Amino acid sequence: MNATPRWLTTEQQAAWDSFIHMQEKLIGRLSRRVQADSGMSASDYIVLAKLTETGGGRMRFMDLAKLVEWEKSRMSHQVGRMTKRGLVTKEDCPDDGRGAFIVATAAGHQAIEEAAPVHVEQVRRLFIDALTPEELDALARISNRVLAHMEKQPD
Amino acid sequence: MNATPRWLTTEQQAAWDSFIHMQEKLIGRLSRRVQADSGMSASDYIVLAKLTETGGGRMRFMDLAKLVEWEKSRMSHQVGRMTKRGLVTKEDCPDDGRGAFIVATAAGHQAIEEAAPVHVEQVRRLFIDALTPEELDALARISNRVLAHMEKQPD
DNA sequence: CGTAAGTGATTGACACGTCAACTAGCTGCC
DNA sequence: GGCAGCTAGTTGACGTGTCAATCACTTACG
Repeated sequence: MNATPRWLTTEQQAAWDSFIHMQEKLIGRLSRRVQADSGMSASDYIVLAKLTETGGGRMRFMDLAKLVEWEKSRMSHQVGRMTKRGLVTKEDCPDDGRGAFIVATAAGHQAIEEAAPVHVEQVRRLFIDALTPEELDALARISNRVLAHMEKQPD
Repeated sequence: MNATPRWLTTEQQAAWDSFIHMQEKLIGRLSRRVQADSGMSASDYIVLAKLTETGGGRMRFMDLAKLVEWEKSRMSHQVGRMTKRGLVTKEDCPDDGRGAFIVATAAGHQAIEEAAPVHVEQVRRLFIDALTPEELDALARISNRVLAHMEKQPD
């Protein structure tokens, strides 16, 4: 009858704290950098990256939302803002009266092409370069393990 | 004259993607859970946790901000909202006319005491339980390595 | 003493994310 | 055909984070 302990062990707690701390600092620095270097938000970056990479600059709204695993509402607001900034436009879908294509503008293409190498460089500098190939591999395995585990867990 | 390559290798890219994906899903699920279980936001939780843990429920504004590594502006907004919700109050600091103490109310103490075990349980369920002790240890080392590396890097 | 510089904290404007409610077009089925 | 229910996408309200400006107080130093 061993009940689950109420708290984490010292080691577990320390590991959790380190992970959270690292992840916050890393994401924070990267997104501030993208913003400063390219004038785009991190969200703009992801959307444009996936849109051009996967759809060649033109994708159905929902396909894009599923691709980046965002709620449709989030995507809708985001696309609205990006439209204002001139990065994308919307086009009606002839096959489905409800549907829409989201299309990268020339400015959008240019923005992502300029931003991508700079961003990659920051990922390398702050993250990849911190680790040996073995460590990087270990982290990838661990990440995938956590992901797989989460998928089995309810909610 | 080996220039830094413009892109990441397949393995590096895959590791980065896994890490980002895992981290987003994990943080997302945890914060939705805290919100649903306790009615507090993830930010409320952290603030109350640190405030009670470290300061016994009473801390100087800036000390708290430094502890959680937040900008003072963010903390100010957050404390304002938490005051509205009745979780904390502000008290003037007699030693320094500019300063303020932020103090957990009875409701704040109760909220964090109820939320903490539930939150820990989710961390365990979604994260700790996914990994062997060795993997957890490896992740902690890797996190600390990335943190240490980032501190040496400018900006 | 007095004032310039620094520190503690607030504020306002704006970008972003979430949730729930809503509109509009499509699909299945009688 | 017609309507029930599903899917695509929008909207508005609200909570949150960031940045820059501001205010009030304290400290250093001449």
